[in-house]
Amino acid sequence: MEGSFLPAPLNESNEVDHFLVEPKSDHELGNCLRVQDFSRDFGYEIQTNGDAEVDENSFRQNRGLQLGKPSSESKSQGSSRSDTDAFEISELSATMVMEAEFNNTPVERSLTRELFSGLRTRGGCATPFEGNICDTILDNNNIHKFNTNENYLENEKISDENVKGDIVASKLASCSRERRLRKPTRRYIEEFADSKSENNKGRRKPPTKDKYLKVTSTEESNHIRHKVQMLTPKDESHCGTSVPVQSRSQRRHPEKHVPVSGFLSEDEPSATECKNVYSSAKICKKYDRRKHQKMWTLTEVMRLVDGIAEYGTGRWTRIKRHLFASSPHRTPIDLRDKWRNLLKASCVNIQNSKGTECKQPHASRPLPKSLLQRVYELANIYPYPKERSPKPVREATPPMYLIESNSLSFNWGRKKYE
DNA sequence: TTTAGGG
DNA sequence: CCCTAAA
Repeated sequence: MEGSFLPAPLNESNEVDHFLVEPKSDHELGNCLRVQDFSRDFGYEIQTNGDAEVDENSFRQNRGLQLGKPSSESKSQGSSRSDTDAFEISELSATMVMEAEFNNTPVERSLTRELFSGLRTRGGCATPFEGNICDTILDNNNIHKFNTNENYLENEKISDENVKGDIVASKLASCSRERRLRKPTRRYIEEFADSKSENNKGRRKPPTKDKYLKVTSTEESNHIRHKVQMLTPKDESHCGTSVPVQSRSQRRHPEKHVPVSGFLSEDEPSATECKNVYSSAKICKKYDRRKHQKMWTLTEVMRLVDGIAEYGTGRWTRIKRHLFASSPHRTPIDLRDKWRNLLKASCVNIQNSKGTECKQPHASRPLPKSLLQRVYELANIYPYPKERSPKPVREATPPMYLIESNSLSFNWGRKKYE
């Protein structure tokens, strides 16, 4: 049988042929051949060793003796099988059997070569497309022919013309329309979804929540805002295939790297740095802000406080436009959240300064007292949540550092924060 | 579209 | 930082 092989037209054919001619190791056999695939689905009897992998010697014998000669006896001797198992055959074993079958005649050999070259040109060895092709070929009115009886050879010759056309045509055309017999792998699903979402990205309206990360440049009061567009789980859910959307609980708690000490030393990332970060973030579409959280620098906090002092609370977009135009990673919601945290921190400090022991809740990131004082004053001026009372009521007694630091005047100079 | 509020 | 409802 080995003598009937035609020399491979291409060097790369050896990759496939070596499986067919000389199995080199048990490992390869174990990877590409399962006994069940053979004996169940094609009626070939292949002896097995204990762990149900193909014994090499017996495989050689059986291949020489019995391949291409399916018999009902051997089938009956085979292990118990169910018909549904026929669709779980692995790609390589399927193609291997097919090549063994089709190598009976020169026409079939060339046909098989063609089929294999077609498969190879699709790239990777184990892509789902190959699986579809093999399944399709086997699933069409061809599979019965491998599986039956003495009429095998006659049927083979009779239907040879049709089969030849069917295989060549169906191997390329029908992989998309045939019913999917094997459950696609998770990775395939994700990659497919990614590519598809990439195709749809230009057509779909980006979600509003990430608009400040979009990379389009819009002019606005002489500022250029750099935005990065990201895909969201919502986007992926529209992709047609059943893409497993990462649940919120999974995204909820990414491992965040807690800074060891204080605010970041470098206050503002340069504009180019931001651009690089977020253009790369655009490239990798699953950019998760939670995994790349940006610590608030002291200057950012000061700027936020300045903005609130100027525009008041609840004008987050305005503050963002005017004071955070150069930091695209801060959305108005971020500003608001930060302000909420600042309020909390100032309240905590107030409570602590009332008590005997003044222990810093966030010792790693101590806020300057002057800053907390300003937050406190702003909280009184612009109570949050909104409801801007015309006359701020001061119900809480100011903490000690507020009392001794006298002036509640509004001319907070930046030098106060040093 | 922006903000508030809760998680 | 995210999500959602409401303005």
